[in-house]
Order: sequence, then C-alpha cells, then structure tokens
Amino acid sequence: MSFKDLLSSKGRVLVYLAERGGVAESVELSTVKLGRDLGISQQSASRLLIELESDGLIEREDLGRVRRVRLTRKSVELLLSMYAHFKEVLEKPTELCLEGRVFTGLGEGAYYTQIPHYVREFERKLGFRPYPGTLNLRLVGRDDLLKRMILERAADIVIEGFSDGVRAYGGARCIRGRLNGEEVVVIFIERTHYSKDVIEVIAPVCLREKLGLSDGDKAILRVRLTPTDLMRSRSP
Amino acid sequence: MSFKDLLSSKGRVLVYLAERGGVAESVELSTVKLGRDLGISQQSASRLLIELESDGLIEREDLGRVRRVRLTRKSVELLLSMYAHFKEVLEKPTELCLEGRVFTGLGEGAYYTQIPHYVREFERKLGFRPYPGTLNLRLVGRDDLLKRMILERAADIVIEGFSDGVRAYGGARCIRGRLNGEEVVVIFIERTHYSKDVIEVIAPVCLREKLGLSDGDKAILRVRLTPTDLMRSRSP
DNA sequence: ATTACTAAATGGCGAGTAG
DNA sequence: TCTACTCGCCATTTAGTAA
Repeated sequence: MSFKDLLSSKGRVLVYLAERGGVAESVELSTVKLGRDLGISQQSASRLLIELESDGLIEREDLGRVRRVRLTRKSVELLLSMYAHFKEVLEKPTELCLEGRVFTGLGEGAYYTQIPHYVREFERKLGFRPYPGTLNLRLVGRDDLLKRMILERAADIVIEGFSDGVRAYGGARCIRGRLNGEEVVVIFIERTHYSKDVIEVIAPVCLREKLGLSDGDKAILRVRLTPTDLMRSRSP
Repeated sequence: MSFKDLLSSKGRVLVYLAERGGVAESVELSTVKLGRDLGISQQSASRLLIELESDGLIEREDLGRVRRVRLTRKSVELLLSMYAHFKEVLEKPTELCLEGRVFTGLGEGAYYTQIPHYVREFERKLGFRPYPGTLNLRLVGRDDLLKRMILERAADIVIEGFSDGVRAYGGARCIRGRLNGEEVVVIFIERTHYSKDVIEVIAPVCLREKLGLSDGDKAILRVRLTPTDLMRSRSP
C-alpha cells in the first residue's frame, strides 16, 4: 500500500506531473505513457487530461507528433496548499495529555534520586539536580495507558545504570513535560515494580509543595511531541 | 476548488482524523458527524470506516454511546510518506533551463554598467563590480518565452533607478544563475528596448572571453528556483 | 441515538473503435 | 502512431431500513 492510494486519480496525475518537473516547465506526455505509468488505461488517461484541462489545472499543446503538458498556477497552488496543510498537521507538535492521581510510593524514589551516580547523570542530561523523590501518578484519563506506552518509547533522554560491584543499578529513560504547568521530567525506570498505569516525574523543586498536591489529587501531565517522535514511539 | 479534491475518499478520512489529533490519540467520531463534515452520506462514512479498519489504517472502539477512532502506525506512516514525497517534489529547487544565441547589442549595456550609481548598486546588491556590458541572448529553446516571464517575476534583487536632474535612469531586477556553468546574474532592465525573446546577463568577468563565446553561439542559462519562487513568478 | 445492511442510482473505468 | 468518442461493466455512492 502506497500513499498514492490516498490520492484521487486527478491528484495522482498532478503529482505525476510535479514529479517530472511540470511545476517549472512542460512535460512531454502522451495518454498512452500516462496510462502505462499510472497503471490505468489510455482511455482513462485521456479522459483525466481532458477533465484536468477543463478544470484549469493543466495546459496542453500539440506539436505534431509530440504532446506537452504543464501545470497551471492554479494546480501548483493546489499542490502547495496541500503540502502546507500536511506540514501544519504533521509537523506541529501535538500535546499528549495524561491525567493521574497523586499517590505515595514506598520511598524508593527518594533513595534512588540521591545516589551520586544518578544525581550526576541527571545534572548532565537534564541540567538540574532533582528534588529527592519521584512524584507518582496513577493514570485515570482516557487512552492514558496507550499514551503512557507512546511516551515511554518517545522518551529519549537516557540515564545510564551502573554497578558498584555488589549489585547492579538499572537505567532509565526520560522525557520533558509539564505537570499542572510546572516543568517536570517524566522518568521511566527500567526495572520498576510499578505497573503500567503509573507514571513517575521528577523536578528540581518539590512538586507537592510548589503545586499544592496531596495524595488523591488529580494532576495533568502534558508532553509535546512531533509526529516524527510519535512514529518512533508507536506500537508496530 | 480545494486540495481535498486531490485526495481519495479514504485519504480524506485519514487527513480529517490527523487534523483532529488522531495521530496522537483517539478522536470521538460518529458516522453521522463524519458524513456531515466530509459532505458525504452517513452510509458512505460508515462504509469508509469499515474499509479503513479492515485495511489496518484505523482502530475503533465503542464505549456505550460514544465511539472513538484513532490512526494506526500504518496510516501515520502513509501520511508521513506522502508528506515527505510532497516535500521532496515541491521544495527541491528545480532548474529553469533556457537556451539562447549570443548577439551583439547596441552598446547600451556597456554604457549603463559603467554609470557610477549602477556600479555602486551592483556592488552592494550582487557583491561584485560587473565587467562592462551585458551579454545578450536571443532565446531559442522550448518554452523559453514562458520561462523568461517566470524568471522575470522571480527576479528579486532590485537595482534602483535614479535621476541626475536632467533625465531619469530606470531600475532593474536581477536573479542569479549559471551560463554554461559560469556564475552570472540575469538582469531585467525596466525599460529595455529589447523584445521578450532576449535575456541579458552580467558577470564579474568578460563572459565572451571566459566562455569563448562569439555571436551566433548557443549558450545554456540555468537558474535554480524553488516552487515557492515559481509561485511568485507564475502568470495568474 | 447510533451503525450498517441491501438495493438502486450514479459515476468512473476500460474495450472497441473512429478520426 | 496518436487522441478521444461510445458503450457496457463494475465500483462507489446514496436511500431505505433494520437492529
């Protein structure tokens, strides 16, 4: 399946011409060749060219045995407006919005976020020393489990694990976002004991204090992603 | 006429969903609403969603009275590949290629290109002091008259005219290109006495000498334009 | 309210063919 | 050769309707 299936037959002809330089100058083109190249009959190719011409989307000229076709201003504008629309829709960062309730964990977050190795990693990769502990959110919003999965794959700030000779300390992946407007970092710990409906965030400040959050309060996490990020992150 | 006419019905549905954030999360959507928004019947909307689902391009879920639709990875890839293709075709500079024969003018070029005001303008706007005189080409290639018109409108380096109190000296518009590979500037003089089949170029060096050109010789002029430049330049 | 079936109308496609 | 007509066929659409 190709993206050409998303185009109408007229759209396919215009794109065909644009591919061959029809934007700048005329293209030598017979109905037979067009039919062959687009996988349609010569008759359909003929009909399409007639219709495109009467729509004012192409201009044709006959020079004895050679026929030339060029795009008009109107069709170039059409193609450019389509391109611009795609650009807007597909490049504009979309906001992934998750909703969760604050809950208190087992204090592991406070322990790990103070281990010197991790502190150094955070400072280098995130640019700040995190307030000890993670804020835990149990997700409650629509599609949040899917969104969490998307987010986890999009998280591209890698915190390396390490070993102190006695035991191994796992790594994590992070991505920046905002919790109730406050800049935070979502952290996906490699071997967490939390289930997939929990998200942990860290920040340079005490979020509970700064945002006035207590256990059971709802909080909104927003992360901006471009569709390109999303692609990296989608399930296959 | 809108660019949506260039899309197939399935393409329109996917774009519709992408516009509404279907790339990142699911969209609340009934077949009635889809039909209304796309200007098709509820029945067609229903059929399209069924087909898109079996094509693996969307996923649907029913939650009582609310129905939600989201794009799959496959369809996002399709949309992105279409966008990438458009980008390549429409943003890649296309080369406008004109062919002409060298001829000797009336020496006006040599006169004007040495007037101090123009020399200053050229130095500031083009970054060089032109070799005295313009090289004239009488166009002979296919579509060259149209291309010349396109070029004239795309020429965006403005050389101001001036008045010395006795008479007014007209302005000109320029655009950079290559003549037989040599960097030149095409100059469109505001009130030239040449007809529309003539193009004049200037360069920091003597082009006749450097390129070994004599009257009657053919020369190829190439100018790179992006489709955006072309739009500015096309006849309405 | 919905969705989605079936049947009828519309429209697009390609074979045959003329110019 | 080429383009483009007619015509029959199939695909897509809509209307009616059931669930």
